[in-house]
Amino acid sequence: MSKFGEKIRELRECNNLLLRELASEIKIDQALLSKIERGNRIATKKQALLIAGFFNVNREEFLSQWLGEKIAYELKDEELASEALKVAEEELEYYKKTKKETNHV
Amino acid sequence: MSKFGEKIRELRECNNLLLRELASEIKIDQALLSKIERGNRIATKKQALLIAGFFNVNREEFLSQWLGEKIAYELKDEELASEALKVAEEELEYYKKTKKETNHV
DNA sequence: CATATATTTGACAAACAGTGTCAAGTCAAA
DNA sequence: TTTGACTTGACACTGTTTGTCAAATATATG
Repeated sequence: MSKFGEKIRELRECNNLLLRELASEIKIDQALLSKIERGNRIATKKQALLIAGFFNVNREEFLSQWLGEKIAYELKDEELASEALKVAEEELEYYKKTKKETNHV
Repeated sequence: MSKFGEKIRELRECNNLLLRELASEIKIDQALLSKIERGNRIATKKQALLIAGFFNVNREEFLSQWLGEKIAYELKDEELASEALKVAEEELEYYKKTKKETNHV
């Protein structure tokens, strides 16, 4: 898995960069970048932002993919993952509404 | 928010139990249970199972709600939460498939 | 094949986030 | 104003995540 890691690798290779080169650009260890590309580690938000910035890609889209990956990674061994995602969606929806109401008072 | 916490409180009150009583049944501090019911803390999986067991409710459903709440809690301050959930869903779906293929080889 | 270059992996200390606990706080009913 | 139920904040403890290094593996090149 790890669409996010694949995406980084793709960006990196299309720009003819070595792991070491991209790693040094964004100031992380190349071993860590390797793990991120392969989906063995999840990037921090900061790192995701640095990468998006460096390649100049759409920031929101990239961050959504990063965050989505992070959640998927967390759920990868859970049998009830997809049910849980539905619950989470509802709950966030519900929360958004009540928050809006609260703000308007 | 916290549908999960509300659910526990509902179960507890319908069974005429005080916080302190339920807390002692499942062997946690009542302060902690209070926080869980109010959505200020996320129960551990173990605690969720103990509660489900104690009230004898559907285990899978209850765990899904627990896990969903956990994710929602994690995403509560993220602007891109709902996009991320979609990404996560896709990714898990994709992962499930490739895993299945792999197992069949 | 031998060497050089690129990437991957495992292990570990350091940093960080989550958990349980206690004592003090609020609130409502009597 | 006392009592009982619940809530909150602070803190030490625990466990997880993160970054880093060295060694291992793969890939390419003379």
